Amino acid sequence: MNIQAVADRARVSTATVSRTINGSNKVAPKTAERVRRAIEALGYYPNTNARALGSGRSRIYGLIISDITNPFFPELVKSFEDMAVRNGYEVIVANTGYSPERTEVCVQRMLERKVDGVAVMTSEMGSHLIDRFHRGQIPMVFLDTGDPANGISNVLVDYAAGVDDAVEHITSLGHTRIAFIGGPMDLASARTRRQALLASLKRKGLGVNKSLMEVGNHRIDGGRAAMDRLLALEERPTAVIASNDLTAIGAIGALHRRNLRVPEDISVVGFDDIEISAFLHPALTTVRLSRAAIADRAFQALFRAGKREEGPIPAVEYRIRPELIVRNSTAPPPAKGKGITLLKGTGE
Amino acid sequence: MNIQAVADRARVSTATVSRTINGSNKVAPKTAERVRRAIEALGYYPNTNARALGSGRSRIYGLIISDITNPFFPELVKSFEDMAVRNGYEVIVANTGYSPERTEVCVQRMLERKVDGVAVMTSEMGSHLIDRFHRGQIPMVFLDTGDPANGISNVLVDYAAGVDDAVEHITSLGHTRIAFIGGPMDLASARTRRQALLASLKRKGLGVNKSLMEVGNHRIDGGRAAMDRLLALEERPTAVIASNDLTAIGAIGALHRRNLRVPEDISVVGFDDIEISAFLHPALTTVRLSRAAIADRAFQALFRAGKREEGPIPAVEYRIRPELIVRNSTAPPPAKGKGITLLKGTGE
DNA sequence: GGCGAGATTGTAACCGATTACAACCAACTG
DNA sequence: CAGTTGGTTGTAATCGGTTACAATCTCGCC
Repeated sequence: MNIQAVADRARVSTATVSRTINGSNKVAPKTAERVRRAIEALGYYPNTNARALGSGRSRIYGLIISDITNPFFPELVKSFEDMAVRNGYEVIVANTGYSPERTEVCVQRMLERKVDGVAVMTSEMGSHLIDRFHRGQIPMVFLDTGDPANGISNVLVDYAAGVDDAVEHITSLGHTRIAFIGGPMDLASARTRRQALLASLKRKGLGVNKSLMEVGNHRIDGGRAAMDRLLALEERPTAVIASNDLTAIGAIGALHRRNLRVPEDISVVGFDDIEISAFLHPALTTVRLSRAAIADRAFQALFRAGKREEGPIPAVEYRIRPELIVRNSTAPPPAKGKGITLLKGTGE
Repeated sequence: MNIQAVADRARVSTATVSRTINGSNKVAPKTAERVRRAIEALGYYPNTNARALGSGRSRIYGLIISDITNPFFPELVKSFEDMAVRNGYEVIVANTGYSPERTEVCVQRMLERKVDGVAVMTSEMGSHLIDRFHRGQIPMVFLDTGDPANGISNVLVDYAAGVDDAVEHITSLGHTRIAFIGGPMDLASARTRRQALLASLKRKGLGVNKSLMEVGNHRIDGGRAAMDRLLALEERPTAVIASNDLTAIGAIGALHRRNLRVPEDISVVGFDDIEISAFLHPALTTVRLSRAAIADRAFQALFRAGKREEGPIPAVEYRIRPELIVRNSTAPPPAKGKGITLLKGTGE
């Protein structure tokens, strides 16, 4: 079952069948109709390998993420794939596992499969790897680290605005001793979130207490350990802002383990709004970063780049505004002198 | 940069280059070495589209799942992809979204991309769709619903054994009023788990109380709602076994909301052991179903089928034994007449 | 009726590999 | 030394499309 069979049945050449399939306008409506009927009757569908070879376009996009088991990514992958399929594209997902060697493998996979574009939703991409895509004239879109001036589209998250919302929410509840549990410092997005928080605190006129600025690893255990360290301080914070939801979940776990209540004793704010956050006890107040929006912009960037006829790849920049979702993990701080200290030791 | 360039540089024909790349034994070691040096020097890598077209093998496997945002799947996808890449294969992941129409699209995508095999890790696959793979001589492996006699490999989960372990654990703690929150009844694996539980209870000589057999939806909210219904009963259960971890998490949420303690007042057991379960408060006692093991067997089934020279596709069956992981969500039931009833009404 | 423009269709080269088959070569045999 | 054999290499067809270019057809118009 190939294009020749269709051509024979429709009494046309393979060229006409090809043109019909690809929506070329150079086919007379009557002929096109005949071809379509032949396709229908034979149940024909084109061999994508042959198409890719002949046309030089694979209709495959690469999607590079760090780790699909990180709950930030599944929804992103799903949205991206959904858009791709609706537009006749396939997606190859590759996990870097946060490792440069694996990242290199990911890039190689993309090149071998001749992807028509690649969305890099992680920050492990070294410039020598970027060059390899550049050399292949492959459109790229990055998350936060793109550079339209260099031909790389960018989906820019306005962390500052999101963090500001969180700080505003917390301070308006009356908190002043605000701790932060950041992500691993070798992660670009973690550094950005941290910077945004420091800036926001300063803008609010709140001094930055270094001992309240903890470092986690963007996983539950890191949040838990960091919270433990914060609880060991002389003067504990009354509110904690975490760099992502998993960290916040870990922090809440540490608090529960010591029989501290959230939000009565300590308020906790997350970042990302992963699915489970809405269903925790207490439901997590967090800054939602819409993965669907990110996926949508990333896809659009690649899709548009692919439509150009000639010339350099058009690079665009999109900006995503996170959104504070207030749930039940935040409340005013406990009254001075009571609260935490009082409850200490009353546990089981 | 194509195979001809390599051939020229190594002073051989393209056929010899191809043979060298594909590890044919018909190449003299000295020649092969020369070819390899040429490949190295030019930084050549083959065009997979051309390879697929010429050889009829795409080196792509299809992986059909129901929904990547269901926390059961990411680890499975990751493990499968990892094995595939290590063996020179690429993976196309497709989500059915539990919908027959979308499933049809998934199948079509697989056929168009000429996958060398397809792992179907969901149960929405109708027999007319299976036939399409059969017609294309495409090896298949299913999760639980395969049929080696029909040429479809199967990864069979021994739910009965896993459920038995859970029931044994709970009864040995002294529980007799045991509730079950199952999955949606239109889901094959949910029905299987339910059947296994009923059988296990009977084997233990415990009567099956229909009002304790609840139905959830394998998501958090379903578990929560089902638990609410169980708590409204005259005689509440002292232990709950859930059909998956999300359901268990929902159940625990419902309990916490009423100020019931887990495990002091009610014990909860999950199923699957998704990553987050170990980090909850309390950490969830659950039956681990290793996604890595499932992915491994599924890959092996396809990989072996692909190695056959001639003849029918060899179908195999693998059996996976789940494993009880005891954490902190289970304990002996509260003393009779006290416990739950005592605590009722003391909430906030 | 003849001519040119524009629309439609066909011919065939091409994409970059794989692989059946033929050709060649060296070593071994009788 | 001719004939065989087995190992190595090359030639060229093939996979199934796409697409540049050529060919043809259809009108409108003078």
